[in-house]
Amino acid sequence: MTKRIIFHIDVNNAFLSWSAILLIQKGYSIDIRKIASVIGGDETKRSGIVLAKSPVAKKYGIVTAETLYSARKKCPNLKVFPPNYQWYYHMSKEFHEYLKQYSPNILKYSIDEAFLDLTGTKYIYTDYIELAYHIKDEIKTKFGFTVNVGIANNMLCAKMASDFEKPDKVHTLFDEEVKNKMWPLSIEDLFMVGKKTSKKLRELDINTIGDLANKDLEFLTKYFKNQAIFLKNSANGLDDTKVQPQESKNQSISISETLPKDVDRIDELKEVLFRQTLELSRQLRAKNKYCNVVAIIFKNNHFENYSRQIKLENSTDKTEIIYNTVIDLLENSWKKDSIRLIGIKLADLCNERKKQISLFDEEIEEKTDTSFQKKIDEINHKFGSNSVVPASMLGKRMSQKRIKED
DNA sequence: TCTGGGGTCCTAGGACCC
DNA sequence: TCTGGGGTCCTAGGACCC
Repeated sequence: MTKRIIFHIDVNNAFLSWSAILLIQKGYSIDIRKIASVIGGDETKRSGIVLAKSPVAKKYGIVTAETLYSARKKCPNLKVFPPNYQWYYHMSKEFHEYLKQYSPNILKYSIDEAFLDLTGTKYIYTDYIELAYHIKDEIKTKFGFTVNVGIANNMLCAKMASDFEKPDKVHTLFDEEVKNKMWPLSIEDLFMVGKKTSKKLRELDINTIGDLANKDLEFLTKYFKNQAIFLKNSANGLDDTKVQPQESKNQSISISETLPKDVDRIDELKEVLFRQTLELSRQLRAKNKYCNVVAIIFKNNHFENYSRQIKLENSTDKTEIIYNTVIDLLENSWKKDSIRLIGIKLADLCNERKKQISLFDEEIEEKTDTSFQKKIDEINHKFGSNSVVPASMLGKRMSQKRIKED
């Protein structure tokens, strides 16, 4: 059996690099990639964390997702820039579009990462390492940002390889190189080994990827159950995941927000959920999908998360049905605690409206069909607001407002 | 001036059926 | 008297990723 050839292409410090390009385009004289800088959230909106860091900031020990407060303590003259998601989506699209020319077997893995399957192209590309350098350098000259390219015989190793020395590098991690290049790395470097798993592994005196690779499966199973096989395979560089668009069954979309202040009034929570439902159901219709499951998500002021979900009898894309379900969930699950973050998730998405067949129920005529609702979406999109909402919902919303004003 | 937002996948336990 | 398991569906929560 011939070995596969997989590339993993990873944008270096994506948000920071992309912001740097935009700033330079706008005439900003400094390249923020060259100074101690981060892209950070908004502290006044209680989202003050590091989203991306420059190499200089990294040298100060600043890590992604830490608070800006703590980052500034490590580096007092740190420059903080806000994220520009619209620009990031634009750059991401350019990046992925560019890569498509090399293989139709491409997986957009995240906003700034992609896998390419180049298996069976050896008559087109005679030298894969040369090709990787070509891709890396062309992206740099064409778009102005750098990438790392990992080359391997499977997705896991390609991903591990692109994570070796950064930035602007090409690395290989072919099957026969796993022992030399991957086994010496510490266990935290293995993909899918996070904080909890690495702590458990360290307690068992498993400190490097090699330690894990050579551990007895029976021993590992005692502590990690079914996860053991996955861990041992990963440490041995074994992975047979296909580079395919993930047509997974459990697709979901969600929306959530940290509130400006902790909220313990139900009418205020409803007001937020109302806005979120309008936005998320619009997203659902834009994808031409229907949802089977509606969930509500809470984080309270003690940072405890909880959620409640319900499976609908029939899949839907209707704002009103979703909103009514969300409000039911709220009333039945909110613990009357102080809420820091609230959100909605629509899960078990499908392509067709499934209707449960009942012998007794009469067919209920839908009041508004999807095409009508989509017209409303268009109007709202055009005027950049929720100018048009279902009358019945408006009624609910107004009554909530009245309660608040009373 | 503490601690984002959007995802996927897995597990455990309860209900229910045979 | 006593006490099965297998299978499926559903929900809650956790680990991990970028």
